[in-house]
Amino acid sequence: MSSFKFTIQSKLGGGTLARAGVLETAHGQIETPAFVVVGTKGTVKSLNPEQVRDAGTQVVLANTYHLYLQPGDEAVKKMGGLGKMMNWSGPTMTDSGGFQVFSLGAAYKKGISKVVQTVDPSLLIPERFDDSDAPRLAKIGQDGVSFTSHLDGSVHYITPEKSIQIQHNLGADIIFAFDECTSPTEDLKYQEEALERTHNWARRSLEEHNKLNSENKVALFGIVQGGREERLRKDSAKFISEVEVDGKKFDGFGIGGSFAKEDMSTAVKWVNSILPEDKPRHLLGIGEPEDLFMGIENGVDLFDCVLPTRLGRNGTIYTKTGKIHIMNTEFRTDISPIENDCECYTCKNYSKAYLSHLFHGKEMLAGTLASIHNVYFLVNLVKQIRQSIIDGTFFEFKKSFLEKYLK
RNA sequence: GCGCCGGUCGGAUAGCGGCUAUUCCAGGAGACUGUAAAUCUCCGGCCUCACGGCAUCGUUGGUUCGAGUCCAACCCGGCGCA
Repeated sequence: MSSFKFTIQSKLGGGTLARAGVLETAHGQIETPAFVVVGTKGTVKSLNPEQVRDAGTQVVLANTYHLYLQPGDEAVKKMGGLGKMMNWSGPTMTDSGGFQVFSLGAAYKKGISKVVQTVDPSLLIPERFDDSDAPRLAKIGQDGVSFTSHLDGSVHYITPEKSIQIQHNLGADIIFAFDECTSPTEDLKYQEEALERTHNWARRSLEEHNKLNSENKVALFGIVQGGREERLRKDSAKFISEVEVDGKKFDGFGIGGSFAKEDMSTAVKWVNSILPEDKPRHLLGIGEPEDLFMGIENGVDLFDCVLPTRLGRNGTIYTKTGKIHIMNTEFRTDISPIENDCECYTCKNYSKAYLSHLFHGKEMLAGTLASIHNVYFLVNLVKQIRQSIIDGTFFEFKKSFLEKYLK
């Protein structure tokens, strides 16, 4: 019997796709919608597991590519698997390495990221032309992707089968199919080719997963791609929903891709109106508070994002009235906490002036305290949104929050 | 008092007589969305600082087409000798 189960508790209705539910895994429940905290290399940067848990985190996502390179998936397995290794007793997920196809490939050293401001037409064509001399650490082949390790220059060929094998060794509760996250600067023809590849890889991922999942403890999510094109997104949602190997389908879904900000909500809407309602949907790599409201309203159950920890380490801190740069002059003498009514460890114990001092002094604790607050802020925001779905107050909450936050 | 060495941005530095005086740190601002990120980018003399223009290398002179760079005197600092 599978240890994975998704139950919808409450739907918002009113023309939205929003719902609140519970996801059961071998390592405990996740109340959804939920914000998944990213711990790429088997650690949430600058935080220990107690700090991660105390910030309200329910589930941690690590990365297949990084752990495969170092310390190696066999080593992780020997240490008892991802959760045991990092002393995190709750649910875990691993990303397939598909994002690194993008971040170390088409996006490498090009200033293109997960969410881009707009799709600049001048960027659209040349990208595919200078393929030969464009530096990239990931190159897409017929069967999979060859990666040049940023650590030692060694070359590794990752296929869908390999990604799934690695992920089974890592031992997370929820794993993802190997996909190609495309750049929004690619043209339609390329998006079509890439999507065909992603679908092919999805089927192979599912097939390999079935072989390795005899105990039925691990859930596999398929990933929908398709760029900004409605037809491709819908085709992808349909394919990933229906693809079946040996009578088995995906347990849930990821929605992937690098987005122009304005394209994100349409893509999510197209996809989630097609994906089966009774399985969880994960919007990969998102996001900012306004994106969380958007996603949840459009039927997303899970989000993961590096922002709370990356911004925290870099001195940017979330507040209900927008983000602040804690190193700015004005905070050097501000002895109030980041937020007076925040229940996080950082706000209950420290002032902005102290945080500012820690950052200026390059003290390690700076990134830790800022990350604690940022993680708490986003995890707690999603919890509040979840409650507002149950209470039927989603729109009031969204309006009051975003009015202050976006100013 | 004599001799030697040295004075370049807030600090530390680079700078064959020739182009926009270098780099690091500090300071200021910004960026970051399935993490090659405790990282990266930009700004830091003046003039309506965008364009363009004018300054500036302890001070004052000098040599030179041209001086941060060479010369002299002076001022300051360090070391040595009295």
